[in-house]
Amino acid sequence: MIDLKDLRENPDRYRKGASDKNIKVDIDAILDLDARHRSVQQDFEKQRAEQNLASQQIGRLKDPEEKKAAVARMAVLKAQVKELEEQARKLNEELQTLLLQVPQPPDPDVPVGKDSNDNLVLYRWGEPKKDFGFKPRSHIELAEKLGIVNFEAGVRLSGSRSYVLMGAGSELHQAVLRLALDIMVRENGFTQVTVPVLVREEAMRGTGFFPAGREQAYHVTEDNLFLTGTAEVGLTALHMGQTLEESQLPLRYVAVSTCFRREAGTYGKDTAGLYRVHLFDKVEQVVICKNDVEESKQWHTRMLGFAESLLQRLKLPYRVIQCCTGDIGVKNASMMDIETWMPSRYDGKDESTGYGETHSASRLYEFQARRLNLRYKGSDGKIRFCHTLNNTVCASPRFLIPILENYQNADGSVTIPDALRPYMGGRERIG
RNA sequence: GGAGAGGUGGCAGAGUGGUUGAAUGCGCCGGUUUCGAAAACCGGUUGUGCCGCAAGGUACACGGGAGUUCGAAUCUCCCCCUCUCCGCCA
Repeated sequence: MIDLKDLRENPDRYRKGASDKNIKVDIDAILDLDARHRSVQQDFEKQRAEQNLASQQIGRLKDPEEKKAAVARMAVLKAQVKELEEQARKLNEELQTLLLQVPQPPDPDVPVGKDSNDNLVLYRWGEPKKDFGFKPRSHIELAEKLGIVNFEAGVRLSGSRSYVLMGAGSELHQAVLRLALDIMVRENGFTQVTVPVLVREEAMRGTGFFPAGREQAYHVTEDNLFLTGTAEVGLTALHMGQTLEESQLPLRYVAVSTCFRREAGTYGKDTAGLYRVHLFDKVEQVVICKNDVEESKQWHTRMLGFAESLLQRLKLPYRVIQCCTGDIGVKNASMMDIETWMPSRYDGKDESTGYGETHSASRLYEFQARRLNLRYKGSDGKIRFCHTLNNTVCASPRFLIPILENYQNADGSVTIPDALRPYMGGRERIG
């Protein structure tokens, strides 16, 4: 949700923001609707004030006849008020619906571009492994050979894009999630939270996943609840409707949760393997901080760094991408992705084909907080909306792809990265 | 799943149709007093939208929504939530 007042004062900012994001929104229609709404609202309030005054006077009348007459005189006014109120309500409803669709303008430092092809590589870490000295296998081949993923059983149980992690596969999955959590909690002072993954519509709308992405969520119609595609929902909406104290901020939360995604409209994309699946586990970090652009930017960088530290500890090559305006979605002011080296995706010519997205760091400023009515009382006594940010720490089993593929050996076995061994009983290799 | 009770300001807790956005107490802020503090006393203490340069005005909000009424915290209906008892259950 954007600030209507700001939209009134700087409509061009929102026109440009939407067009840069490649999203169609009729700003003029909103301005027009807003003007009409305010005009009707003023009429309504004037009449209602009159009505309120008259009602009070009636309350003081003692004589029954006088009272009866006064009540009779109210009939016309009452009808007018009702009519105006109804008009105002309708206009406001329309306005809110449109307002919900206005994207947050991208930050000035976000490059303008149409889609992910226009994203900018900011920097890279590690040397992408291209020459293994043998013909490297894909994670699918490795997983099947090692018996650590059973895709067939997954499909039998749950349909397409499903899998079952077996033995060391499941252990590795848990190990990397544990490492990710420990980095956040033990080293970076985040509070570990266990959040609901089944939430009300409010939480989905408040965090900005609805209405635009409604078709991506599983809907439990029996209870009218939704399965979340990320713990971002539970963590960010944790304090919705509340007014926090500035001294409580910044809140730093991390959660591991199962994530549910319908992946509607992706038929044929990444159909094989562990890359795009309906259900996975993810360690997610969320920061709720003061309404301060500079502080938000700092957190954004730091949160990116936390994720990088996991990759570095696992010695996995990656690159950091500044997403362009066309690729950051409705809610973000800025977004940076981390793409990790996945040898099986490399086409042998263009290095960039070998990187697959594993992390996505979002900076939202007030956008979610407005929808969530998430505020704080500043040390100056003023109440403001919080800023929110989030970033992946580790999403698995997608994250098993770079681990399996980068750490594979000629015989099809996989060496377990040092950093994960403590979480796997000291084991050094699979297979 | 069955039966019942209830949701009022930061908290506790009055209020069952008429100047009630809301008594009272606690808390909090400011002041008086004091060498200072405590106590006591006095004053203040919800949010949001709209209009206004401002002072201020106005509307709305007593879980949420709809309704009855000249007028609703108070009456009616729907929804949400909390609690108690019974049943079932990881």
